[in-house]
This record gives sequence, structure tokens and C-alpha cells, in this order.
Amino acid sequence: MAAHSRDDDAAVVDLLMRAARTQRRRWLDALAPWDLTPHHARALRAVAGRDGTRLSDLAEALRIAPRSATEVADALQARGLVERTPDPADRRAVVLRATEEGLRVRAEVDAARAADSRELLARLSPDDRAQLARLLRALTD
Amino acid sequence: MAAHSRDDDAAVVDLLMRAARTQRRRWLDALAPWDLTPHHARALRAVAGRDGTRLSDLAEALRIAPRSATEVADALQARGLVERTPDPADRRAVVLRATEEGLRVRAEVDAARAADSRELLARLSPDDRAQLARLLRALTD
DNA sequence: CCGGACCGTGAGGTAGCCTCAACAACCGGA
DNA sequence: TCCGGTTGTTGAGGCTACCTCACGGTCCGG
Repeated sequence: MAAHSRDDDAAVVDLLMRAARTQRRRWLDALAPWDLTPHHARALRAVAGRDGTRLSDLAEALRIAPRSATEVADALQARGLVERTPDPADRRAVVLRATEEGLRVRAEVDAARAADSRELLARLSPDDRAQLARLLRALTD
Repeated sequence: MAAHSRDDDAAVVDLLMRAARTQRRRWLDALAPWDLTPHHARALRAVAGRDGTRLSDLAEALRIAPRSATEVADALQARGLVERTPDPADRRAVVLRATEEGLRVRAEVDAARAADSRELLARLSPDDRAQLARLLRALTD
């Protein structure tokens, strides 16, 4: 049994951050065919996931200021992935809805994400994958 | 035994990214007393870790363009944490060296990092921590 | 019916990256 | 010794993704 020094924890957290950084870079590359950033892909997921998303809901989902959600929506709209429509229930509000193209791209991106994740975890046995999920869940609860 | 669906991997990777994002935010807050960003703290570690760091070495350590390393060095120098001296071996080059203040801040920040990591991992048993380290190492090799 | 809260966005600002070009200094032949 | 190609740093200028503040509509509780 190895002793547990105070630096071990920092090393583990460092591994966590390194793994995340590596994965983020992989994911960035994987998204290149659609010319999307990870953040925009997240936004598309958020919008396409339910029927009608307010700008303020998008801001909350992405944890950014409402003003910044406007810009994300602009970018997605410019790519033809979402469209703005007035909210019939509240004339101040705007609801975002994925276009047909947006739904298609979302499906493709989801598939790419699944493939990317599968590739990353391929070096772990199914048991290890379950272990990892359990441990990470314990950290984020 | 649960079946292993194609979405499980994405969920695990999502947990990984979420844990990393949470930790990054915690670390950002923990650094507030020194008015440092995580990136600047990394830079200070890189400079203080060895005796004399070239701008280009710093750029490589931080994985940024050489031009951007100049700006990081500017910021650290403005806070009095590092100083520029001409490289005696190459008159084109500049070597960065941590000031006394820089070494002190580095020690404090290291202690804060250890405390932060310990706090995050407190909910895991020593065995689980070792498991997590093993699994993350397998992912980044 | 009206004062305060809320929704989206224009205007303007900041941080942290980038590329390109300039200039000095280095170095390996000819 | 000299010279062309390479390297180290930085000024100039630009981009992206955030932010705050202010404004004009709209909603709603008393």
C-alpha cells in the first residue's frame, strides 16, 4: 500500500484536466466538417432538444449572459440551423426552433460525438468504463 | 449486467467534461485572492519550476504562439511575479525568472491547489482515488 | 391603469488568442 | 571572412467570445 501524500490529489485533478483538454481538442477537430465550435454544437443540441427555446433559456442552458445568447443565436441562424419566431404567448420574447437542416446537422453531430466518445473509451474495458462513470458521477453530484 | 449502448460512452465523456468544467470554475474562484487566471498560474508554475525560461519555451509549455507568450510574460511582469533578463548565451533571447514575490505566490498557489484538489476528492475513498487516477492515465497515454 | 419587472438587442468594452512583418542575432558553409 | 537562411522577440492589427449598460417594447399585480 502506497502512502497517500498531499500532492497525489493535485496529480489526479491534473490528470482530469488533461484528459478533458485532450478530449476538447479531439472534439473540436471532429466538428470541423460542420464548421461548428463545441459551444455552438451545445447550443444546437439545446435548441433542437425541445420544441421552442427562448433566448433567455438558451443563455441559462449555456451559462452565459442573455446578451451573449443573442450572438450564439445569430451565428446558428446565419448558418441556417435555427430560426427565430415570435413567441405567441409573450410578445417580448423570441423562440428559437431548429430548421430541418438544423435537425439533420444535430443528428450527424450526435453520431460523430458518439463515435468520438467510443473511440476515446475504446482502451477501457466495459467494467472500467462503468467504474469511471461511477467515480465521475460521485465528483459532480 | 446492463447492456452497453452506443450512448453510454457519450454520457461518460459528458461526465468527464462536466467534472472538468466544474473544477475549472472552482479553481478560478480559488485563485481570486491573487488575481490570477488559471492560465497565468500555469505560466508562473512553468517559469518558477526551472531556472531561466525563454519566451519560446514558455510558449511551448502553454501551447500558445510565441507572440502570445510575450503577453503572458507582460502580465506576470506587471504583477511583479517574473522579471526579464537578457540571455547571456543568445543575445536575441530573453529569459524569464521568478521574482522573490513570484516564488512566494507560486508556493501559496500550489498550497491552494492542493487544498482545492483534496476538497474535490474528499468524497472518494483512497481506493477510488487510485482507481480514478489509473483510469484517467489510461485515457491520456 | 400604472409602476416595476422582464425580454431581446444596439453600443461599446475587455481578454486572450492569432498572423504577419520587422529587426537583431545566430550559424553553417563557401 | 562573409553571406544567406534561420531563429527569438515584439509592434501592429485583427478576430472571437465574452461582458455591462441602456433602451424600447411588453407583461402583470395591486
